Amino acid sequence: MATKTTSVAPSRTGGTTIATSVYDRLRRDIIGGALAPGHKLGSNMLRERYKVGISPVREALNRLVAEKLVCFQDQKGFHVAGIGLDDLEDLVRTRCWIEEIALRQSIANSDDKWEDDIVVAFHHLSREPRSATREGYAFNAEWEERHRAFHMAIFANCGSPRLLAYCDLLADQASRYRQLAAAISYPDRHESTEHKAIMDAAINRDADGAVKLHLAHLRDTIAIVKQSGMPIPAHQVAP
Amino acid sequence: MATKTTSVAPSRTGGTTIATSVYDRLRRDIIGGALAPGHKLGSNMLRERYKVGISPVREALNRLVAEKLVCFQDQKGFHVAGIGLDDLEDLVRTRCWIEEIALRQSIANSDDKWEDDIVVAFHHLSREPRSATREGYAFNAEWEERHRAFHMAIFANCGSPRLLAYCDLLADQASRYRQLAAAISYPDRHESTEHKAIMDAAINRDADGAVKLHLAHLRDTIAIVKQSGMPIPAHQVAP
DNA sequence: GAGTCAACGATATTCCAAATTTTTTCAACT
DNA sequence: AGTTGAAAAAATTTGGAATATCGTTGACTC
Repeated sequence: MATKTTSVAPSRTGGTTIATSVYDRLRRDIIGGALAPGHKLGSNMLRERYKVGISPVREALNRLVAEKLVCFQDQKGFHVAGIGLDDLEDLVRTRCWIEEIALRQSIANSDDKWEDDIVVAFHHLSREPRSATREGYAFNAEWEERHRAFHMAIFANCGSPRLLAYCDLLADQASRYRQLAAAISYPDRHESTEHKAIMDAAINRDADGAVKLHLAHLRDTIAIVKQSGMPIPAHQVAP
Repeated sequence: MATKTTSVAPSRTGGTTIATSVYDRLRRDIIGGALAPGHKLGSNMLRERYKVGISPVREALNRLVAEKLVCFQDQKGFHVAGIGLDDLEDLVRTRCWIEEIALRQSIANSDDKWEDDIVVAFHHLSREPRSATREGYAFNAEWEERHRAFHMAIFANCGSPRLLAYCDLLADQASRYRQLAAAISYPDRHESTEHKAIMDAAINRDADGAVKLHLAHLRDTIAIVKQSGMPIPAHQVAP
């Protein structure tokens, strides 16, 4: 089982707790879309759904609040974080700012190991199908993981643990929107081509070129969602 | 009572829960230094300290993990996040990157209300003493709050809720180090002069000047700590 | 004497039920 | 008909007891 082992998720050094298990499942259900944006996350409902007590459920929910996948209000409980066009725009805008820095720093600090890691990550990604099913698009957790790993490999040499962790956090938030975009554009968008171009530019130490390609890559998601007739509301936070 | 009402802290629309109250007190104790970096945060110890049950304590701890003020490991429990020179350097470096963007964007979007808010925030800050006591330096929570509010007022017009929230988060993390620096440099450092210069540059739409002054302001903390003979370890994460 | 393993103590985790708060229902009233 | 208010219902929050896990100590074996 390929558990998440990035800086954002808690480390799994030793034994697994129920809270961590619930956290993983809940996280996948939210990102995969099984639990819709804005959906109420009542204690009893989750206790029933995952067959556990209230304590680990709250524990998991609190961790997800940190990742902005769940929102919380005192005495009102938890909801799946809403999505909205304005939020997507803010997310992409922020990613453009942050990831340009990470990318330029990483290229500036480039070395052989970094280069090798990128190539390996790209290879891993290219071996995994975009969709979990043959026909139409279906969420593929493994592809998502490898996709994130690929982009993170490029940023890995930026030299700042904090900046890297923030890139990771933003990528997590983006994954829900990427779901929507994938469902719309599948199988017309050839992401592998885009990834290869970004990789090549980075490896050639062409910072300006890599940044240009990467930002275009980020902005594509928003363009796809916008052109598709907008299946998401303009604004939604707490229903 | 001046509770925190920024985007990072949970909103207090209605009633206050014990968990929120513990969160506030624990937070203050960590930032103020009453609970030292690396200190173990055992359930029983906290239950006794704040005279509450285990549930709200865990709730509060989980929220603080999100702010990186507390660290957690499965089956190992919670600790106050460690501090270290390398972490401080990463923090300042990241703040320089992020806050330069926020500052430039905010100036680019400047309007009259923004300008007014900055002037008011500066005035509020200048009316609060740096130290809680007459003699020597002592943590003054109210000054910390107004100081943060002042800098945030400058960033407020950056147009990105996410970027703003991240600035806030980084400022929180920095407050512990600022404690150390203040204890060392008090009363020789005249922060009010630095703040006024930043404010004036921002209000005059002098982006380059404001950035230069602001980054110098950020880097001063690290310089003070470094020159002082380093009362903090080079590296510390999980004791 | 060094290493292994079992029992023990301490701590973290989990469940559950009581207490508190919010939301809903519904009837009386303007 | 719409509004107000109280009572009922549902949900969240909390405390404490039960359970599981980790680290340590000390005896035992090689």
